[in-house]
Amino acid sequence: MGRGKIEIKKIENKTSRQVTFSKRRSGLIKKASELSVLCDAHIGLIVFSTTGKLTQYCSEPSKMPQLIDRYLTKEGLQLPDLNDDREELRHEIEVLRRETCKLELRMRPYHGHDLAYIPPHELDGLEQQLEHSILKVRRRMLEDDNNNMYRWVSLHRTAIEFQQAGIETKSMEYQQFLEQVQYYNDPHQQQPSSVLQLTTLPSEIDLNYHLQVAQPNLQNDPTAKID
Amino acid sequence: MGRGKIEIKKIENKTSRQVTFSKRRSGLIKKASELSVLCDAHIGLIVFSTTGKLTQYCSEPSKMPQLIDRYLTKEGLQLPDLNDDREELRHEIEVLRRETCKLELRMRPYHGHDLAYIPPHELDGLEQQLEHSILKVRRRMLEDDNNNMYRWVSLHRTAIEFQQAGIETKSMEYQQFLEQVQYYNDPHQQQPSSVLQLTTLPSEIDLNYHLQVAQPNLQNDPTAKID
DNA sequence: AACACTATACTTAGATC
DNA sequence: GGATCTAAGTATAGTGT
Repeated sequence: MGRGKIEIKKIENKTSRQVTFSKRRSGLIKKASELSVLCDAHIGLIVFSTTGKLTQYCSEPSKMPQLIDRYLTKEGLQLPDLNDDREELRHEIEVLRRETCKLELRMRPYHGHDLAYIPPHELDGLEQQLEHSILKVRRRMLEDDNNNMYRWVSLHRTAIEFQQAGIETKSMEYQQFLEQVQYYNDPHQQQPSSVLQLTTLPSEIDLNYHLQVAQPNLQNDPTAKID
Repeated sequence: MGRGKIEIKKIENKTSRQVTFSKRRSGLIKKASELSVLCDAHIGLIVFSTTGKLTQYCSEPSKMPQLIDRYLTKEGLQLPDLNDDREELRHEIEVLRRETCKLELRMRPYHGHDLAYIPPHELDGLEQQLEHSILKVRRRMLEDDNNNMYRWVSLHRTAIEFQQAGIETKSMEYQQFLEQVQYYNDPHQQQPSSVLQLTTLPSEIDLNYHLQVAQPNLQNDPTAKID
């Protein structure tokens, strides 16, 4: 197909190669175009030269992306993955949004909001839940106080022993401690109007109880510091 | 290029077209292949027949996707949009997850969980919050009872008037109503062990109070039905 | 480097199996 | 539908400008 037969292998002469590339490339595009017209085919042709220059042909001008899309879809390499993934992500966002919203709504009764929208038969449960929680909170407060006193006593055991032996001390902390103990033992505080409504207040500091119940807290509670 | 010259336009004869398609398609691929070898070019060829059948050729076998990727990138049509979008979606999910998690954690103290991890100085606030909520719940319960009684009274006003005039009635509902009223007035119930711990219980049904306080509820509360 | 020429190699339309 | 044949038509290697 020319003055002489040529072997099909890379043309080493650079200019010759460039010329052949140019000629055969147009030939190729012409053939592609003829095929698409004669046989009503959809054809896409992408050619990168050695130097990286791009030449493209598409039987339907400027619809190469659509052709590629069709190709990728047919080959199962496609965006359906991407698209599906995005749909899943969107769905997950939808679910999370609803969950967040529901959580916020569920929180409101505990702040005393929206009670009008709670069906009457659920009020009993809510009340009991709140009562249970408040008892737990008070128990925790008691444990905290207990811890604090334990720590104070540990630190000031000597001072207390002096005190028990009739020796006066002026420590401010010790005065505060005495007031605390007094507070817990005050009979007028038995039906408190505000803070501690506990009926099981220890009338004196029981170190055994403390060691069994409150001490483990010291290890677990990250907010508890030993000064 | 054959026994006779042909015009380049769609071949109407179906079999003839199919034959020509097959022949020219292999010719096209051969030419593409020769071009890629002779000139060291990267070539991709996509052919869809009229019937939708796909034939592809790529100078580097089974690297068509990479070639397409290179093409799309060079043309600036590429996926970065898609990828970016997905990253945003993922980020949104991350944020929502954290929010949900935080909400769940904030809910726990109200259920009496995780109290050990609440700093002691926040316990007072939590306790007051819970007390406030419980008071609101109880007020709501009272309003419900009040509503119910009001509705009952409205329905049975005639029966009550008969009753007040000394006329006997056997209505079951009326008996139940009497029991309810008795419950609220029973002095032994002043310090109830379970449900209603209110100190402001009305000793008799006050329709004025009802109309001012509880009645608005009837309009707002979707769960309140007037039979 | 881009075009023109042309001998010759290659492709293929149509026919036949 | 595919394989083979072959005349006719086309593409292009090498050359020249």
